[in-house]
Amino acid sequence: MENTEIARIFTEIADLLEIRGENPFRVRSYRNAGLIIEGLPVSLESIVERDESSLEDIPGIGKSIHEKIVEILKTGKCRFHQELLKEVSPGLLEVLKISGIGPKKVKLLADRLGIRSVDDLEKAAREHRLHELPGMGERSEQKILKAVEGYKTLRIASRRFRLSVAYPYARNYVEYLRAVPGTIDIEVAGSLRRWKDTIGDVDILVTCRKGADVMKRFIEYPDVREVVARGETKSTVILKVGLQVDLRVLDKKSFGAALQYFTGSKSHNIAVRDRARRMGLKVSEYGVFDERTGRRVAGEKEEDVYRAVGLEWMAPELRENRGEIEAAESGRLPVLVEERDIKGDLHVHTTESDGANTLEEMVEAAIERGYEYIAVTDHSKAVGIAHGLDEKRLLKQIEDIDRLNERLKDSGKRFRVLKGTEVDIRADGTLDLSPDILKRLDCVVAAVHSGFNMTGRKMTERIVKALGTGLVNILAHPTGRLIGTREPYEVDMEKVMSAAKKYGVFMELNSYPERLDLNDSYCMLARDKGILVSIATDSHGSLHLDHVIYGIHTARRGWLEKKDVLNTRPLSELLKLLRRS
DNA sequence: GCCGTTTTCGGCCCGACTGTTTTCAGTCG
Repeated sequence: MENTEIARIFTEIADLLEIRGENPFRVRSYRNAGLIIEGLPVSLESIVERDESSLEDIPGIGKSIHEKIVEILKTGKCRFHQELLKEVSPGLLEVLKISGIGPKKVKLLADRLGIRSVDDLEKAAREHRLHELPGMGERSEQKILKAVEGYKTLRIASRRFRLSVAYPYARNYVEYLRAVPGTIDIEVAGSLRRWKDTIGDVDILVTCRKGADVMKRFIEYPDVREVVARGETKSTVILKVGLQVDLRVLDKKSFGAALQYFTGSKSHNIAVRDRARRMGLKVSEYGVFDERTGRRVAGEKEEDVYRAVGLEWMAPELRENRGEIEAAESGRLPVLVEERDIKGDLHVHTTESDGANTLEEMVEAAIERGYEYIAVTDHSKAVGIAHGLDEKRLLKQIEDIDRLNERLKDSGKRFRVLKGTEVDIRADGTLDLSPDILKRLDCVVAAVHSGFNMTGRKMTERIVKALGTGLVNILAHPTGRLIGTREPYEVDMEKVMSAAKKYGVFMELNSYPERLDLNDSYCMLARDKGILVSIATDSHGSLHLDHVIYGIHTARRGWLEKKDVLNTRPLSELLKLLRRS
């Protein structure tokens, strides 16, 4: 069973317990367990297989949750969860998702009005039966009705925005606010600053001589569809595209603390605050304070906040409570890969298959970026829709590239075009081009493009078989996910990576914004197994080369350093690494 | 339910905004 499925059960247990009015800390334990499991780089199944007792080495997983994990893996379900579901109607879990309704109101609605589902709730609101309840009035009723509508539309669309979608909206908003007279500091915080692959909302922080001015201008932004909340220090709007944006106005002396706090992640912050508490300090978005005297000890700079609690400053991408606090404490933080470390791109297309630019144009764009090399990896013939190349056309491209390299050399440019392909891995695990021609290439990228619905076991065998041919250099977009559109196919990534290690195959981190595949957790797994990662763009046009930043930041989220990344190597070293037996 | 630089018991992150309240509970991040 997949980790996400197990995580979902624990999150549901948390929700159900909360509706039942249980001890909030018990609730938090389950919720926390869900989050931790979600973020694990290895499957629980494989952990339990190897050494069951090591489960309790994972912080946040104790005896009780350990037992439940084992139970779920053995039986496919959890009795405790099932019993709760009998007691609390499952439809109430959906009611809980309506914005503005928390566990207390869910319980109230269920107990007093017999509400069991979102539809029940909508009906009750339309019949004006809600405002009789304690703590609810006319306005609550209207608000709930609106929230139900919002929920129903959101259920169709995806609830989170892809990083690459949210990013430009945030940037434009920031530029707009920067123009307000008196604005001193302005930063985007939140999951966007951590470069998470999907973004729930955008947090913008400002310091300004006159806070009211920037707040006013914030809600007047032309793209705003709705003002959800408006206060002196905090306001929330929803943009026309549905993206929520929060603005916080701060004092200069609290800016660093606020930046730290609103960058998150939530579990990182909880860990930082917990640590501070044990040191007799209190951390809030206004600063770090001595608990006894109330004296402020830090706040203006983010670095100072971390230093006050005995930690080195760490890159936002690391702040997921995945060991960064321990690393920062002992000065063992990774030196993360940076954009300037990247020497070339090992996955690009041209007009020969489904790219928008010619070979020459792609090369020119790569040279302009300051790269030393690119690998031209057009599709192979199985991918008919992309006009994939057969052996004959590929031979012709090989000759073209040889000639182009000659010309580059003659003109004194230190740049090499690598001959490559993105060869399709067929359903039976064979490759879509003959071994003879694959051996003539510098860089063979292999990928799955069809038959996504096979079982995990078959998919794993399929990919392992392809890697075992000894003809492949890089496994491209290893899980096949399209964020918000297509789930990753079922595959045992541990086994795939073990095979990759055995056969000398590298893993790709596809930087295409819809993919970001490998994701951050799998980057960690690759690093742990000692497999170099190729941060490649899969460019289908010269402008796509810029997508590399999304890949780099995802790699940073996976703790990758320059040495963990294949295409930080200079050409000569790269060629050695790509040599196949 | 988890956890341990004060602890195997007794804590557990912290503050803003909203709506309904005359001092606060619920929700959210």
